[in-house]
Amino acid sequence: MKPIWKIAVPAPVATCFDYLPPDSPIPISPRPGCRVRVPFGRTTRIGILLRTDSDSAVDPRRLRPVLEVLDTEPLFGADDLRLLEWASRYYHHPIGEVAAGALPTPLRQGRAARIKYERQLRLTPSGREALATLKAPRQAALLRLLQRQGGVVKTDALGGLGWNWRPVAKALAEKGFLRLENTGNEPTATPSDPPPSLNPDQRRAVESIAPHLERFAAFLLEGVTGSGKTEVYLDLIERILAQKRQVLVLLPEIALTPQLKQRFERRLPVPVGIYHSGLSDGERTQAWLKFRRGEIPLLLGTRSAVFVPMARPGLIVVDEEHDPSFKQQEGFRFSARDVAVIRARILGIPVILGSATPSLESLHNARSGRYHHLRLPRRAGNARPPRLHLQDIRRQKLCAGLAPATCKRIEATLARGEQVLLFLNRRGFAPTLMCHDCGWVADCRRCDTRLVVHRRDGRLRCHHCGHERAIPDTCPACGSGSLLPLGQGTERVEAELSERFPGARLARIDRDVVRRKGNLETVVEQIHAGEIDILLGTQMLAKGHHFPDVTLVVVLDADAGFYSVDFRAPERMAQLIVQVAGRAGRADKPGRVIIQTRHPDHPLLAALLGSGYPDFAAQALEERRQAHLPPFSHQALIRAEAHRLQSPLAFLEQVASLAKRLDPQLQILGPVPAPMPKRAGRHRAQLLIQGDRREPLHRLLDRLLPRIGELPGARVRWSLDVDPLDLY
DNA sequence: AGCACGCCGACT
DNA sequence: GTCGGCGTGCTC
Repeated sequence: MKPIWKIAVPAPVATCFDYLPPDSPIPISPRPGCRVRVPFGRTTRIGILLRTDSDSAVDPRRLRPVLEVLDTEPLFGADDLRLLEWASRYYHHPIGEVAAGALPTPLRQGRAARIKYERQLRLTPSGREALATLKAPRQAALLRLLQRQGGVVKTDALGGLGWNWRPVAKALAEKGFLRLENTGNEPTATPSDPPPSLNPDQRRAVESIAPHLERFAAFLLEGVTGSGKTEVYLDLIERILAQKRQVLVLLPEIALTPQLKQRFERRLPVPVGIYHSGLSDGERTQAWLKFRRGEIPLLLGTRSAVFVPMARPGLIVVDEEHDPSFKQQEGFRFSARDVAVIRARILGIPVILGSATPSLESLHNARSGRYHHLRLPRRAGNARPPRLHLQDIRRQKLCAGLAPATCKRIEATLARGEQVLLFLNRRGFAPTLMCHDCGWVADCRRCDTRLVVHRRDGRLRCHHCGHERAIPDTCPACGSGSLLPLGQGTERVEAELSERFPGARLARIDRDVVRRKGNLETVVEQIHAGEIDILLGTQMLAKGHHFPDVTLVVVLDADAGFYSVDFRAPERMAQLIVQVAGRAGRADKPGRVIIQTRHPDHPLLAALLGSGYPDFAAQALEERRQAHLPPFSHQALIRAEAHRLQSPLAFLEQVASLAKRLDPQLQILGPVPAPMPKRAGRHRAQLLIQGDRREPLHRLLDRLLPRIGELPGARVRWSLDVDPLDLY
């Protein structure tokens, strides 16, 4: 009886596929984790061999043989395969697509998994001595070139010699005058920056983690802005590297990688690898293969890096763990932060989650004892934190979104020659367009959202699905010419600010401006050069750059965050306020932060002003406890797509009542219409289910999803946004 | 998903 | 007749 090969084939089908071994005169011993080429329908695809089995649930006559085994060495080890299978189950996403998503494109397409080494010639001490006496002209020339270049030359650079250097180098190598070697393996220069001595908080954090380096443990490192989290990482990374083990560091954004890479390279005795979607296919593949083989000791990457195999796993660090970018928002919807924790557990290594403003779910996990909670409550040096103030804007006449008292503060700040930063997390001109005569509102046809007015472009845009159209001259419902843009976006505030502060030099930073001008850096340079007085922008201001001459920060509309239907909005707003505040001012001159609100008594705002984010988070968790809500929400997003037989909304009503019967405690939001798609006549709707801890939501989903298929009516395709579940 | 099949109404 | 839009089923 032939064994059955269980193969993860990229297809939107939940399970793996069964195949017969390849037709081959010599039996091929199957190694799980290798890529295979298989026939699939009328084409062929690249899959990953998961395991072999003695039988198959599929009719044996339908089984087809594997065409080819592409790898001699598996690309994924047993632990990697366990992680992929866990992620597939947990996020309810097809294993074949999960596995394919863990590979860089060329490997996914079946290209050879070969490391390309850059080679170089290195002059040896005896070669240096031989320089004076060597007769052979070309050999002497090559040695002189090496000496001129400081003893090392990359072989790529030798093409310009005009003669074939290879036999010459070979002859010299045989005499021991030079070495031909791979780059990257040369002894690295000693790090240029000496490690600073750690302050007591940092030392305490390091000493709490250091005894746990040999096995799984999760640490939440909560360090206020400027408290020196990176030094804690560096100290621990050095210890792991000294044991010849590898470290994976995850960051939320590509833009943050260059500066951290530099900082690591100045401090650590090893080269630092990079893995993110901004690299070319070739660079990505080489980084993937070298980390997998253990040739790169430290890999810095964005969320896709969480699946890169490691040869000698030592430590995983997730920096800015609260950042929503760790969550992939389309296709395979995984959270790299959560996958990192599970991966660390599978590998038996520690994982550190670091943030100045941790997510509520991580804080909850810390409180319940799943994570060790470490705090860096003080800024390094004598730096003082920014001071937060509330500005009640009830019954105030606003100008450019600002209360009169706020305007006075701005004028005083400008008069001192200092800079002002205005934070409004809403781009466009106005979030709503309404008819003054009949109340018609410009809605997105595909989503359950308002279209945003972009006046400069004369367009209405949906910020959810990207749908756009021209701003109408007259009301489509009643023909009236009185269409009013309601509310304020950055585009409108910018225009009003230039009237209110005619002498001030104004800059706006949001996705619309940055896309058009193409360059955020130009504006940032202008700010640093003191060429800007008022900086207005969205959350783009919250990351990366520091503005030392900004002494006043204004949050125009905190209520948008604290009174949103999105249960995560207050947390997100609090994080952004803290981040933006942290971008302003200097150690000796901290920024002043004015938060405009119509609800100055809001307990969450009061907590944030009290002693900052930790109080806010404690209050938010307490509120959820009192409201008998789960400490953090478990969400499943089910999308149905249906044709004419039945509307997707009606279908999801049935799914909702089915779910409700399976667990009466569930909160079910929706169904609501959702964005959709290429083919006309199709519609989509989505259903949001919030579970609670008594039954982890994914276990409910395991029972619910098969039953969706039994419901009468339209065909349904569902996808899930599982967010974030009970981890272990 | 992406593709082929097959059903039906609308045309040269 | 047959073209093509769209519902449906299948991929080991």
